[in-house]
Amino acid sequence: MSKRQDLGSYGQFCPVAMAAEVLCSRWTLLVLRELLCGTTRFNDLRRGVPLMSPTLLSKRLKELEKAGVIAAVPTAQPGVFEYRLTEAGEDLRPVVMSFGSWGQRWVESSLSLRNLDPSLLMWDMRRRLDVTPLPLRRCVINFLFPEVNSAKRSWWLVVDGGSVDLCATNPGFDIDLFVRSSLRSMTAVWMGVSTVQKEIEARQIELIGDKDLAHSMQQWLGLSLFAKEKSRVSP
Amino acid sequence: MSKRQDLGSYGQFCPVAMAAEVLCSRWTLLVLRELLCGTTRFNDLRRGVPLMSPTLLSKRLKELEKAGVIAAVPTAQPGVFEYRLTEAGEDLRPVVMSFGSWGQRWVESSLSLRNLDPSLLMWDMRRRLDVTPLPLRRCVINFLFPEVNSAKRSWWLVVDGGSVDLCATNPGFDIDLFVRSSLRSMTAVWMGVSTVQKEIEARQIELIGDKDLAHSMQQWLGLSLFAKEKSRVSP
DNA sequence: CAGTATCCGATGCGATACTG
DNA sequence: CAGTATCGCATCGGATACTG
Repeated sequence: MSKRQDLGSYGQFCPVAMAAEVLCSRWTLLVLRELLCGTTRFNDLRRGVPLMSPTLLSKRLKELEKAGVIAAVPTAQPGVFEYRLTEAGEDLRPVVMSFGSWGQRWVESSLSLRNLDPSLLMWDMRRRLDVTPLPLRRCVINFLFPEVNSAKRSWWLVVDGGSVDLCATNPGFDIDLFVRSSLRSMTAVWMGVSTVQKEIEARQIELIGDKDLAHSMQQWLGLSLFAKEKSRVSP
Repeated sequence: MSKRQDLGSYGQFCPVAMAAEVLCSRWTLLVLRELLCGTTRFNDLRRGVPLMSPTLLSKRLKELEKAGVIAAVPTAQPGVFEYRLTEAGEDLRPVVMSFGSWGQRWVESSLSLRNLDPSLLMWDMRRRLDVTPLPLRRCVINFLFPEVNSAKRSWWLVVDGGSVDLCATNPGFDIDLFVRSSLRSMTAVWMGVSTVQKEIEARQIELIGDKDLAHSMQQWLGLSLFAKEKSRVSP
């Protein structure tokens, strides 16, 4: 009805309805999650929502811009933008967090763990990795998921001077720590439904290399934002 | 992919994604808003989402049941149910509240006020009316929206012994207070973006009848759950 | 009243290819 | 790399009618 993306198809003045018009379309909340994590570039956003088509992402970004949630700021290259949250967008953090907290509390982890994806996991881990327990020198950690097909089987996290890089091809540095794990176990640890220790004991994770790095893994592995939220699903 | 309503179409283990699968379909959040306000019966739910088809409401209720958010408990009449939130459903309150709070803060009220609906407004007012400032005897308040077509122009709130009834046809009681208002002004007051006093001064609301009732209107009118949230939209 | 069945149309969205 | 253009299906959801 209204010009701005039909901000009235529910026909209700209730602010819940108005917010739902903006936020409750497919993929939108996940794009916002990525933006709230600090991602600003189109193809970086895509890494966070790999199953979303670029066409649809482009469309959603325009919608969010129209809704006043993000601003597309031009870069040096013409036609290329950085997508930044406006104040209204930044204020969506509690909304997205409430979704995640609820999901962590009430969706069975066995269901979540059906959606394994090494790229997503590594991309998340890169973002949340905590460098404080790590030595100041460059550290290279290699993750190997034996059951995954070759292209996504092996990953390298290169931590250097506080910055973290993720590589899907061998960067050639010496490896400080080898992590060999089932994808499911590593994801479970990341989500906070298991721990490094437990998975090592269950022989699902194997660490080879620097002892200190190995012992502090539960620390430097930052874990998901929602890892501390306890499941409330009755078993 | 999974049997339970394809709880994996985003292909992500992230709890935000899992929650979005359950919650981010059309009308779902508004149905939940109604349930959280205490509504349990099919046709009462419909009053809260009048533009939603009964077929779709039925479908959504089944989905929510499958997701473990509500339970359909049989009533005395066979085939008739009460829809009650489970613990997981009750725990969605912060999610819905965060939507409403954000909407109230960031959606221009001029946009919300394009979606005027006297039935929705009165249905909401009935629910939130605060009986404590009212006398113990029966009180009948008549609302008149002159510009609205006849069927939805006149409404009666009958407050008696702590219970509030809403009638769209004259119940026949003596009227204690007549409220004559533009629908827009009454809605604006309800939403907290104006006040009874202001609208009276602007000659948009006119009160005739019991002086005490008239003076305490801003009190007994409960206002929307989000009325206290201040708009942050730059003017 | 409390829903269900059926139909059908719009459009949301996915797939693919293409451009600067 | 950073998106846009086009196509076409599938499904979502709206309208209407119907049942116990």
